[in-house]
Amino acid sequence: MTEVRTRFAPAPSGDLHVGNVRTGLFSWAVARRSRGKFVYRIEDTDASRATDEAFHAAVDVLRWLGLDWDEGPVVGGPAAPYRQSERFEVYAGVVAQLQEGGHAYPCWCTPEDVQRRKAAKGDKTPGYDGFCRDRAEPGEGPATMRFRMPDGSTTWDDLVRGPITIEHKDVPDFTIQRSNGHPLYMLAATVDDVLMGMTHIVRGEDLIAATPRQMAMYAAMGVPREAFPMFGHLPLIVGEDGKPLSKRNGEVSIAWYRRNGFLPEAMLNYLALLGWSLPGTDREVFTVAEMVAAFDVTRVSKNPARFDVKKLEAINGEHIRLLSEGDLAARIVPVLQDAGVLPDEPSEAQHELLRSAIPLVQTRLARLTEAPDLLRFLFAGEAFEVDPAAAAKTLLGEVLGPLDAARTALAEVEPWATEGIEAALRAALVERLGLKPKHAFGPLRVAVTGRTISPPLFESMELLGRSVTLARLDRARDDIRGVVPEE
RNA sequence: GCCCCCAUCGUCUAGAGGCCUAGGACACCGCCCUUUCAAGGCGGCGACACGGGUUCAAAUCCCGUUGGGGGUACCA
Repeated sequence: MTEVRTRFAPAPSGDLHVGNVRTGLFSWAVARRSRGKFVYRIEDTDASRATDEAFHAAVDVLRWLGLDWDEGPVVGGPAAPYRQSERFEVYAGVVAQLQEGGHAYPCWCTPEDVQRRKAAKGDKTPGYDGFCRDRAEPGEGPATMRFRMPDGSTTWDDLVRGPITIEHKDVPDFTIQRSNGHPLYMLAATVDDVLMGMTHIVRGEDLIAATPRQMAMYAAMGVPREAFPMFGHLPLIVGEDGKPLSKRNGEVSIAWYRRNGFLPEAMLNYLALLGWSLPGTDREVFTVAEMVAAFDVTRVSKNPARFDVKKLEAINGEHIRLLSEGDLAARIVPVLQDAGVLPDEPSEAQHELLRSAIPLVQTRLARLTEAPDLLRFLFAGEAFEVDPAAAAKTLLGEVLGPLDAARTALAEVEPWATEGIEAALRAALVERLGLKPKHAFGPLRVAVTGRTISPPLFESMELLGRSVTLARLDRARDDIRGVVPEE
């Protein structure tokens, strides 16, 4: 049994998007499942679209996700280089061989020439008309190179779709090299898949039509049929409106999800769910290791999958709850720093405080970026401010009494801990003043945390400490007096 | 136009001829828990696109229709 080798070969233009990465994940899982090799290749033959920033951003995103490659940029490998822009001589060599073997021919037609000829004949079919196919005299100027598509048909057993047959009469001769000598996708990808020993090609269904061309090229390059790679064409990912996912109908950039509080394990989990599910169970939340252990590309759904951010958020929340407290704290630190809640170098006390607060927020987060609003009050210190809207709603004259009662009760609590705080406040406000818990604690929550929505009140007070808690109650009282003149 | 692919709740899916009165999850709606918000628990709503076959039996197999999608570049 030969070693399984798969690849991920995106074009480095713009951010890596959801569709790319789902394809990469499935391809990676095929390799990892069978302890094979995963190759990362950069398809940057179109210099006008490839950028260096995009390349580095893609490397960064793949690392964040943990989709590691055995061969490719940065790590190198036996088939290096792995950037197609650095392999142009290789492709040129293959083109020369192809031409020598009669599988490719120079073509001087421009797309406009072809169109004009076809229009003149009333031919509405697309594609090349074969004008230069058997041309004896060379034309003027630089020529492109075209692949001579043989007669017949191509059939393959697609890993996800089963048998597919395409008649070659529907596949016109296609360009493999530009007139400036640069290779085109069809050539570069095919040559590299051969040279890099790919055994399984997992890609989007938009490439189904490319398969007969690539297989014809394999044959022309002398690869025996039994050595052709297996092909698996994944369904597309579509947006809210059922149209192909793009910036218009959803957020497509993986980097965006990273910046907006999504966990890499949740991204991978959700992306896996788009067309695949753990066999033999209803469980939808799983680790990437579990996915790899069970992954079988032939079980992938054939239907296009709609990208649903709501579901992604739900999965993200599940993974946040699965994290250890220490792990969650570590991941929240940079988010709090970005939000200005924590300084660049938090003190030991701040780290300690954050760790203690984790249990209070772990079930309340769907995205890490929700943490700052929930935790700001703990780290605000002198800069603490009450949300004006919350104050206007709850900190009214009628709560002056309860605020004072709470202050008096809290001053006596010993030790300063959740249970004692709760008991004292219930006794003072609910029992003695007859307030409903909701009305008793609402104003305290706003006074102490600054918001109407917060982590549990008594625990929050404990973390804040007695003096800060009392100071905030005093401050709320003063603020109310400021706007409610005394009689 | 031509070629190819696809078709189960609003969405993602389970389903490999009888286990299906079609299961789960997200979303939505109730109720419970409850100091807010979550989390959690319980319940509800909700689908085999349509028409023909094949078979004792079809969501599952075949054909057609309809509806989606993809391809048809000197992009990838």
